[in-house]
Amino acid sequence: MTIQIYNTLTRKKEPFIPLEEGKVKMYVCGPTVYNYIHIGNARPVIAFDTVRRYLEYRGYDVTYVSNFTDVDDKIIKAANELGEEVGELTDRFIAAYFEDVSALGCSKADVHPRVTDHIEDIVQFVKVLIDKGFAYESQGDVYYRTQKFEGYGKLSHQSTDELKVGARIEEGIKKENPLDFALWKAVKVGEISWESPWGLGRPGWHIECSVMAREHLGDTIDIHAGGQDLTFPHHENEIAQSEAMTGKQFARYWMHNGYINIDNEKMSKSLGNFVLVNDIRKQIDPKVLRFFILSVHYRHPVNFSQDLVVSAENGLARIRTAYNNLKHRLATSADLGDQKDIWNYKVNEIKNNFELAMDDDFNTANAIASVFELSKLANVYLVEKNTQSDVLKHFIHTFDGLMTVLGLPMDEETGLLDEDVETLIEERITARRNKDFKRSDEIRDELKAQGIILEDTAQGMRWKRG
RNA sequence: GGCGGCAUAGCCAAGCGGUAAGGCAUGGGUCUGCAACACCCUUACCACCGGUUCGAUUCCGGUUGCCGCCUCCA
Repeated sequence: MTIQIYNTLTRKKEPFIPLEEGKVKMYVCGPTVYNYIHIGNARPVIAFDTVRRYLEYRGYDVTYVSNFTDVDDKIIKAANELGEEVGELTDRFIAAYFEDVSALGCSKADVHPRVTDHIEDIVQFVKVLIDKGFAYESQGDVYYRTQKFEGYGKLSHQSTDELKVGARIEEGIKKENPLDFALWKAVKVGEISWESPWGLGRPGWHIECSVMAREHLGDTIDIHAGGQDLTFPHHENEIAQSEAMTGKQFARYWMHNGYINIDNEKMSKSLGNFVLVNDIRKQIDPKVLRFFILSVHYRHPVNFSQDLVVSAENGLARIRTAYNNLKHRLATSADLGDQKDIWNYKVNEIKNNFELAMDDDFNTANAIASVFELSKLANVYLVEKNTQSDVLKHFIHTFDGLMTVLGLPMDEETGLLDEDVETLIEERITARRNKDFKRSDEIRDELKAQGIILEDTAQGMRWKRG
């Protein structure tokens, strides 16, 4: 079955057919780097990292580009307030971004272009738009002439008349039409700026993505993604710019993720109700956060609260425990060569359901349900007295594959125990053998206080950190 | 005002024409020296009112409530 993607452009799920067979060009709008990212910013990074992983799992060669907006009003303001150079500030938060996002299990993009590295390309692009009549200079600014672009509004499904009602009117004097937006902004006193045919200035916000997407992926890209709030005006404007430039379709599939809410309200930097990834990941296992976010379909809102995260934590622990129990059992199992087909068949069936879920517009909620079913099946299998190494390995291999798609690779309980802990464990084993349960329980409690949980199983004792 | 989304068990969340996946939590049982892990059992008049249909949680119309975009924003 082909992958179905909900395309904002058509408001329908469509079969995913990349422009070039086997290859996917993907562009995801990245952050404006003037602060640490909050978990709302992290959602698209996680969601589309997962999309990318699944496409790769399905054999596609994905080229993934995600930009940094490293010059803009908010950055300039923040730099001024902190008495820092714009470049220093953005370097700092880009580094922080990579740390945060990698903790959340997101791979780096193939390219992370920065606006300030593309000023010359942007100037050239704007020049052409002016030449083509799609843009005009006005008092050192350059604006996009939205009236001239026939498809304006096609992504947000609004007619220009409807949009006009809500359009902001300040700066209206400089614009021919309130819907027009800035491609180039004339410098204000003390601001960072670059030379251009229209004098000193800097790029507008929307132009960067058109330019960098084209620069790194070409005229037409397969998937363009970002948060729901970017649909209008940002993505709408990108389409206007790029398609006016090339005369070709800019992006074939537009994907937009839903928000993360706090108390049922959008989390945003401007509302001030945000939770920084940098803070929260020190309190909560970042993988739990990822798991939590993926437990809801990417287009639906996620409500964030401590209770819900705890519930996600318990859920993920169930999966991890099942996996670790499989590994533990492997040590005492051999290949018996019988009955394995039934179990392998069931495992494959679950894997298949996982793929069907992901095929259906990356339904990670259902995909995770499949992983829970796999955990259940594994646990049921582990109840059997005689387990076979082949079956266990098939379970483990399947877990590894599916969890890698979700960006939640299973890590084993590794690391060695301290010598004195080892000694205590030895002592406990002897105590239990002698039915000295008092001493045995003492040791178990003592180690538990140190964060080491001992479990006695039919296949011997095992420990885990908890 | 325009465009759009959502309303499913105590909580979270899939499903979207054939009387409801999964998870968390709760209660009861089994396993265990006791635990832990695990297993079994247990819980839904799918917001409301109409309509279409043999049949609707699922489609259509309406009502109510919540949320978002239209302004920087993931």
